[in-house]
Amino acid sequence: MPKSQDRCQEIREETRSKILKDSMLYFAKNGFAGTKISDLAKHIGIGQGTLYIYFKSKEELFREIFALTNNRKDIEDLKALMRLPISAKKKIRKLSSRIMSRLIQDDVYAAKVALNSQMMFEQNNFISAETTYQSTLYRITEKMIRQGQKEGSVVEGLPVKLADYYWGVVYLYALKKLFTTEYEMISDVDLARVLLKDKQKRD
Amino acid sequence: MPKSQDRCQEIREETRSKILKDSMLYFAKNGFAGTKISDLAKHIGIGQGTLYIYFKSKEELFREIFALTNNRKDIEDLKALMRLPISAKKKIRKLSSRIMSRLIQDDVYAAKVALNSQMMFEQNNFISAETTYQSTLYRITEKMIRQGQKEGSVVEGLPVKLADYYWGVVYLYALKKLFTTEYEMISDVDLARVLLKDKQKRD
Amino acid sequence: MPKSQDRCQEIREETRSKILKDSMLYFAKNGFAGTKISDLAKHIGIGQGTLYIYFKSKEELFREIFALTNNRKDIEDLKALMRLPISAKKKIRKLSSRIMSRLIQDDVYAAKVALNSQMMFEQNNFISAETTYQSTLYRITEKMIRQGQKEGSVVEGLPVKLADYYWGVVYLYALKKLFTTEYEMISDVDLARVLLKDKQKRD
Amino acid sequence: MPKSQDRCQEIREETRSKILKDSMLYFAKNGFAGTKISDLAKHIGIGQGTLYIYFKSKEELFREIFALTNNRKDIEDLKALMRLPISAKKKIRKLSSRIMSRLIQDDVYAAKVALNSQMMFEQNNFISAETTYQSTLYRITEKMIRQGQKEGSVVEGLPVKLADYYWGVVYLYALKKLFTTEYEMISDVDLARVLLKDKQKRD
DNA sequence: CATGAATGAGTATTCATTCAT
DNA sequence: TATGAATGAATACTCATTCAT
Repeated sequence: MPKSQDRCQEIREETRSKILKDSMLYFAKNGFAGTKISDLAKHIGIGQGTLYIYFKSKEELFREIFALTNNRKDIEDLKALMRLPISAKKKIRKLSSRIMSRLIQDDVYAAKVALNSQMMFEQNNFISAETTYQSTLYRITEKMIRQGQKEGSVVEGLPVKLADYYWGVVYLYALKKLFTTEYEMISDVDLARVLLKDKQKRD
Repeated sequence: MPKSQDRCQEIREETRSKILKDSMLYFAKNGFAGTKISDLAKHIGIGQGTLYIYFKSKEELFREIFALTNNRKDIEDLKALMRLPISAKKKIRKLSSRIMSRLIQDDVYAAKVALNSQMMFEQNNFISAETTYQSTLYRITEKMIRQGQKEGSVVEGLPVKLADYYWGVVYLYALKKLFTTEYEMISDVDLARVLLKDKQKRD
Repeated sequence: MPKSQDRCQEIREETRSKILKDSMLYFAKNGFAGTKISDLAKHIGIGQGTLYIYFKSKEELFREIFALTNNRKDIEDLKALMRLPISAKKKIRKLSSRIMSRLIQDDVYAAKVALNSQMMFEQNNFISAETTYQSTLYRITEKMIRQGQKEGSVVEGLPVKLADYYWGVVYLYALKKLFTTEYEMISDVDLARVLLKDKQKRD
Repeated sequence: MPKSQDRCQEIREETRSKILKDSMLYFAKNGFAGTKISDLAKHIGIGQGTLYIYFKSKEELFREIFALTNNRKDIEDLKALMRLPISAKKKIRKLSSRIMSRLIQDDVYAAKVALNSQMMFEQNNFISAETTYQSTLYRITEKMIRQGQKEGSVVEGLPVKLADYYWGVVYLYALKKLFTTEYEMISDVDLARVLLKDKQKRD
């Protein structure tokens, strides 16, 4: 019966998604080495063996999760933002606003950011360190920064340093969101200020 | 004839220190779960058994290392700085300058900062989460921020949020120093700007 | 589909029992320090890891085995025997006969006796030395001895000394059964003679 | 200087003896596997390294200790006793008396007996199980028993079984002496009774 | 000679992975 | 397909032995 076939496929897809989503948060919180399959399975609410039906190994599961963090859509969005015929200041404000609201509302987004950044800080032999995702993100951000510096709205400094700093702060608050129960989240204005000069009194 | 009592004590002290120092960097880089005793011992350049002469377990070693990151001296220095009869702006500049130069020169300092901050981000059952070190540091920093806000040199915002943000950035660059080979370190001026308003054109 | 809950429980119970039974003999023969988990697991015919699913540590396994040696049933049987309206001589003969036939037929009984007695001879910090089992057994035996002495069938001497001696001989032959391949087992009459006077020629 | 040479030799001999004596008790109490060199050295009151000046290994130390338990003199004494032109009953009484008084007074004797008997109960690959000492002792004892049976003073039964039983009881009380603080030692008459018939009322 | 710090082979314990049900 | 009991390779920890002082 084709319908049963489809239904089966559907269930599989659901389970797989659930595993990926729940594991992402778990890995983000505990790290690769700090995550035990037995604990992870319990946390997801499935048997240990079930994990191995969907993923060949702990490593492969982690790799797939990591691949998810490299969100093509994020890059497209950023590229689209860049192409808008508006000032860099506005772009930075828009970007910062988007980032902060997702960070606040969406645990999975925070986990993505955290995992992705942690890769740079990791002695992992099984994930190619320099991800094109990061570097693409950085490159576009640098471009935006250069535009802003020309327009006089962005602070002085090497664009690469500033881009690195900007995303570093985003990472920082992704961590805070994931790990600490009580903390003061910065506002989107605070984030934008990493790049934007303070308003001048008289101009 | 027995080895001289003093000499023995001396040797023990030296070995113990060496283990603590080298382990701190290793743990900071690899995390607790990510650190294998066999690798750690090799890294330090001692036998595995030697570790267990000085520390009862991997966990105890980690605990002792962590205790070292709570540097009384750092707090004293910050307190002394606070007491100086100078503007908050100058204090923040001095503090930022000190931090950045230590961060750049001293791997062990970077490791201390990183380990200490990581504790806030950790599901550790064996280290009492809320360390007084952090909170003391934060409290003094908040005081400095309030002074600066009164004097008009520090940006608006909840002092606790700003203190948290400031030390977050320090943590961020401790990580970068420890983990990434190529990166653009921010300057002490950049760090100070987390708190300080940009200079106004006309005033 | 999950394995049936009941079947799982059943399997666990079986494995657990098998481990306990086989370990008892092994520990009795080799002692605690002389038993390697790797050898023990091989002897039982399971993987090393399996042991740790059922018991937290080698020490806990040993503790549980030891608990098994304190057989409530043995004490009940002895108490019932005591209550019978027969002479002490008959009681002693019956008891000795029971003990010797179990000792000869049942390895596990020999192991129980050996382990239990060994505890008195052990510098164990993890098993509470003075077991009530021993003392209860002794107390009842002493009572039987006193009865026999009144009746004139039991040899002179402190009942506590005689009880200790009697069970000591049982221990001795439990050891012989467990360890030596060639030895001359004493008979139940020999055992009874520890307490009973030889038949008098004329009476 | 020859004198210094001698003195040196003397000191060596003393230390060696001390190690042997103290180790014998320690091994008797804890068994081979249960004895740690570090603990043993502390118990003797010397450095760990010192042990290895006098003995090549833990195993060799144990072997030497065990060799000491095979006391040629004991056998000579027993042989001499056998040759005396007295009844078996008297021989058995004399022997039992000697054994019990040594057992009570001399820890080292108790340790010797215990270690020697334990060898029969041990899965040791490094000490030749069937010691000629034991078997010589047994053979002479059997002869004595046969004499006694002829004379009518010794109980019925296989001489080998009775000899085994007799020395088993000696072993039992060596253990009690070594391990238990509170116990009722049997008397030499009790020990002799293992072999000797009770006095007949009328004869 | 005597010592005890250092070592690494040996032993206990954990955990990713497999597999019978 | 889903499960969790079983496994053994990997990892933590111990202890007999060595060696510089």
